[in-house]
Amino acid sequence: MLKIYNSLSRDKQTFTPIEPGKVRMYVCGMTVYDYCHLGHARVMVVFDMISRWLRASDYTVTHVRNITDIDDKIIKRANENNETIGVLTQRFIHAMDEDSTKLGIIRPDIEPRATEYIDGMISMISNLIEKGHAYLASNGDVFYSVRSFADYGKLSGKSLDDLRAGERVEVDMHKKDAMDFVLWKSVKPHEPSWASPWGNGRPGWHIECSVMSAHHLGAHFDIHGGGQDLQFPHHENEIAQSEAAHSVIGKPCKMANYWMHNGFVRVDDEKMSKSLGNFFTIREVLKKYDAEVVRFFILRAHYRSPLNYSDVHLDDAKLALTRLYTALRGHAVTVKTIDWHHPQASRFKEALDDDFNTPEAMAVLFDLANEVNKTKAIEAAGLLKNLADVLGLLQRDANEFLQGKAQTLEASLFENINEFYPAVLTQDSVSVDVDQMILLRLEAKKSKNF
RNA sequence: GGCGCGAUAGCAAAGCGGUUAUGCCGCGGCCUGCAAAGCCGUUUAGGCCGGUUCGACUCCGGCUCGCGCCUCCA
Repeated sequence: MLKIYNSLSRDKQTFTPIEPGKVRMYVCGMTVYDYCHLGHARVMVVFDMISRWLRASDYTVTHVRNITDIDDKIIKRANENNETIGVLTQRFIHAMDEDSTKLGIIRPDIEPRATEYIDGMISMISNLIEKGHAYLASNGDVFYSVRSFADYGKLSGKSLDDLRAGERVEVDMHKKDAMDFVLWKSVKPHEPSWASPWGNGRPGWHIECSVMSAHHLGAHFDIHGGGQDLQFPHHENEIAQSEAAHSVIGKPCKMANYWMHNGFVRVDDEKMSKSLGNFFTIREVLKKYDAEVVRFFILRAHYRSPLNYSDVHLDDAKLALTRLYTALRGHAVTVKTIDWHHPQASRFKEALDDDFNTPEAMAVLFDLANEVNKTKAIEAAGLLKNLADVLGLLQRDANEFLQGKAQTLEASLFENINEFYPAVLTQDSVSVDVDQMILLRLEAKKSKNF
């Protein structure tokens, strides 16, 4: 029985889908004005793992991950680069797809782009105004009135009276309440805009997700996910918008039953972020580390825990993954079915059913690797590979993965040989296999001794 | 100031009221015509102070330290 930690209630709850056998999941994706960093990699990998496990548990999953392709930062960057926002966003969407594929992410079923849902946003905003949850300010912006929504703060556990609006950022004088947030921004020079009942303008950030999730999953769906930093205000605002828009008197409409948030990636115990400037892009890291090592590194920690990034940790992950691939070497596994009654399989299942405890599931993988090494049992190897598949790991040919390591080994062998037998260096290192090198090294040693 | 999270061995990271977590590193063996891989064994734990208990890393209370959110952010 699957249990999920729900941010809404702050405890683990037994997962019950709205419709039996089906899971509808919406995950907040990226704002595409730059390359994705490791923090983005974590969201993608974590929710990919979650949808894989749901599917392995026989649910039909509809996984939606949105793309924010209109926003202040995008406009700013496009103006800086002297290009259109369409060209800019298309470039970074393409880059994101590349990164995502390398990390072994199964593409979400639907990837809606904000700019394709402007009509829906306009009608939801109209709806909110009609119901008295939003108002048109004198400057042409439309704001959401947080005081009109009694449950405001239920997700983040914040109380409107305790929030310190304006302490760090100047409060817009057109707002009725300092915490009100913008639904529609009136047009400004050199900015793209769309026609609306309130004049030309563009949507605020939060309304996008309310509209796109309802469009694809309905007003009430199962899981809503994203990074921890989105919990407030983004997700809180989504709830305020969606629930206010879709509820009618006497018939409240809950937006999502389960809210899931993954922990941050950190650098030196500080959150990795654009504003702190301490981020590493995915492609930067992939120049140095195999993508599967990065995926393994992410899944080795629980999704809610903070994850510290450093070369030492990636090196460690690489060695650990090497151990698994080494165990698999020479075992041709073709059967794809998993016998969930097998003790290790059942332990694996229990781990993932317990709020997606991937570290515990990994421990099972290592225990199986040990069994394979000890007994050479093909069954254990098969189980290892098939369970790892659920996590999106170990699906490559073992030798292919180990190649990188073997090449490193060759290089070191060459170094040693050089001391004994420099003539060997005339050979092409790439074409010489490890066993052959060992023989050569042995010969070299002998010739030195005799 | 408000709200929340965390503190486990050299590093990383889980479960669990009493039984080997797991991976990397270290040490000692075994195996191998050397090496790698592997196998066996082994050293390092549970921030601090109290309490509950026959027994606590695990439950409760306090303290200290760290982190996050309260602005855009995955």
